[in-house]
Amino acid sequence: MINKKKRPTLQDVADIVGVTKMTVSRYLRDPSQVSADMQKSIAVALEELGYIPNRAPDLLSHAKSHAIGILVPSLTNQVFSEVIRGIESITEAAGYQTMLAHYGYSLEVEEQRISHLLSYHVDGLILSESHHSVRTLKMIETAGIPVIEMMDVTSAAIQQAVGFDNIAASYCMVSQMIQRGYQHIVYLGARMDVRTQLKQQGYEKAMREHHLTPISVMTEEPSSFTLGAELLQQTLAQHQQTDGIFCTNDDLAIGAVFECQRQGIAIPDKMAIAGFHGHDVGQSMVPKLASVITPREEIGRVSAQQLIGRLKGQPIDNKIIDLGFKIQLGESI
Amino acid sequence: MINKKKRPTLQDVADIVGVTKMTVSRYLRDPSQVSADMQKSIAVALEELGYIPNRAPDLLSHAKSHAIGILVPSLTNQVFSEVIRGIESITEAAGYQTMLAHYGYSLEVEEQRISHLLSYHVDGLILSESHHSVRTLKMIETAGIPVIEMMDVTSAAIQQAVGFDNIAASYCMVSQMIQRGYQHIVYLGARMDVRTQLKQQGYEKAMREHHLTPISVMTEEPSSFTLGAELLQQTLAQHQQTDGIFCTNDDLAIGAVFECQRQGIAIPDKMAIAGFHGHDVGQSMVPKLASVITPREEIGRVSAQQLIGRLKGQPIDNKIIDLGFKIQLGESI
DNA sequence: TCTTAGTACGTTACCTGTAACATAACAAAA
DNA sequence: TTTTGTTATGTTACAGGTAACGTACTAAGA
Repeated sequence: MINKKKRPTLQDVADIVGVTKMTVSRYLRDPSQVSADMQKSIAVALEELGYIPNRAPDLLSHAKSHAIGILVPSLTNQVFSEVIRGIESITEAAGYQTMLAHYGYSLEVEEQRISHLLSYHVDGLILSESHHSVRTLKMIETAGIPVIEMMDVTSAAIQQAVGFDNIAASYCMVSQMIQRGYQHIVYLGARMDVRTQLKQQGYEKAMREHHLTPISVMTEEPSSFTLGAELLQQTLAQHQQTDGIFCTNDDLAIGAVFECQRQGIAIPDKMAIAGFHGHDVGQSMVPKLASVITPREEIGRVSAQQLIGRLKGQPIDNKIIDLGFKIQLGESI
Repeated sequence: MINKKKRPTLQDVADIVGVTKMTVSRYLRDPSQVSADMQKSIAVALEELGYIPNRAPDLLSHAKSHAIGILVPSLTNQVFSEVIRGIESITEAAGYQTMLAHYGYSLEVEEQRISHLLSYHVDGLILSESHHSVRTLKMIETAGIPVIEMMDVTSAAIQQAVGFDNIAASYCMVSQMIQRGYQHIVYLGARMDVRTQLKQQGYEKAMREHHLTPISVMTEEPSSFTLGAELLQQTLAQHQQTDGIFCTNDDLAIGAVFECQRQGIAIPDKMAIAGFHGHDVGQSMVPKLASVITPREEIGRVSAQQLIGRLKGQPIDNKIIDLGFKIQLGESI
């Protein structure tokens, strides 16, 4: 089953054709560099042997890898699938390979993943977090490659940040809810990462400015629809007056909507519910979910554009790039 | 901003400590191989320089990379996030790195991604498809590494397949719907990949066995909740009698449920709706979605276990591993 | 005192593709 | 004819960590 003889090298291909490996190497990098006859002979030999390119010598000789590393906290979180789509729409066109890794919201795992990506000599890195371990920062420094941090623009960037203002976004949405007359709005949060906390800050700011008491119901568990339902139950048990829910993401919000439907709580008459990011589910459901619409794919695109620009030698024109957000009120407020 | 001096090598570290790079190399592979004093000196120097490991020489010398490649068609599709979680729960514990790539359901992109992964000398590959390009098959052959194909077990495997029977699963679910008295069941499919077609086969088999006419409403567009709503509209316009919908996945099914809610069509009295995979959204929504529950995380776990077992020299005990499925009727049938 | 064993470290060779340079053959221009 | 340019290919050196082997030194045993 498994082929014991080692994989063919350029020399093997060259031997078949009867030239030196240099000629084959040239063909692989740009076929027009060898004569037309030679092109045919080499193509045949490559096909025959099933030659697989070998990146190792490139890496040894400090060549550009034409690969960039992407780090996201989670693949389950739909947000990052869309960010990745944005990134790859640009890298693909520019001829860059992407190396994708995820770290489950853990700084130590992030550090390990970054070490792994750097050991393969990626030309640049796109991170999703604005907070990193000391060793991570040190490695990024010695790697000497361009790095972009996505998602949030409220913290200081290592080199460059692309995203939106999580605090302002939450503040805006909660303010809108208050203006619509809701008084007892509770914040639901899961998996306490940096952005969950930033959103909480925006929420509390809006509540305090209107002399309302902020109440947060949080858990360390990873976010899910089911969890949204559970957190709503918990909230209603502890805070009977609750007439509004602002969630750290759409999953929790939708789970809360479902729970209201089960309990016969009218939305938005008896309960307002708002989510974050504006995913397809929420926008297609009944009632249409209120949500902060964030430019996820654009964040990916702009990040990739900036990184590739810098790889081509352009200077950093804008250290912090804020792509904004929109408030979608839907039918759940 | 960007560090122009090249990244430190083992030699640089060795120079600081005043030993040869071999000593540092030994320390990195197993600190106990050098004296206690030396351990301290080397640790300090490594930290000071921010040394980043370099995989290139390993790759050159045919060493095991301790990395395995994972190929999934899509990251947007929740199914594969869960499969990946299953894989990594095993690889993590076994000390293997994973290199993740996706190919948007395109055979050519898959080929390119596999070439890229193989060029980094991954020790094994986990694929999600049972159908590949000729060059893909050739490369896998010459790479001489263990390969596992996930998800479906109805086609012939290159080496080994782990999954369930898509045709049987669809057949079961549709048969149940028919038994419950639904007669005019339509199949909704998006993004025509292999599995969409297998499910259609199962659907048609069940319909024909009960002397009912199979009707499929399909599109090349990628699946989404909104698309589910659109396809339902289209179905109702073309086939007024429709009293049941069987969808290739939960997203479409949920979109269809939402559309029924908007149009005031009672579920399950006037319309039965069933999805595929049993995701959290569907299970937490009102009404609870009927769905084929598939062992997604288990598929990942078993695939990784088999692969790592083979990397350790174990023979293939079972070429086809069928992990089965369950029918969840929920409240939408 | 002389082995012997063990420890700690050094030396050498190797893995494979490519940049940089060299060369050969021929064509075109002077 | 000579020079110059062009094209197609060959030659050499190099990248960095590690296996395999070699060596120097120390300590214990005879």
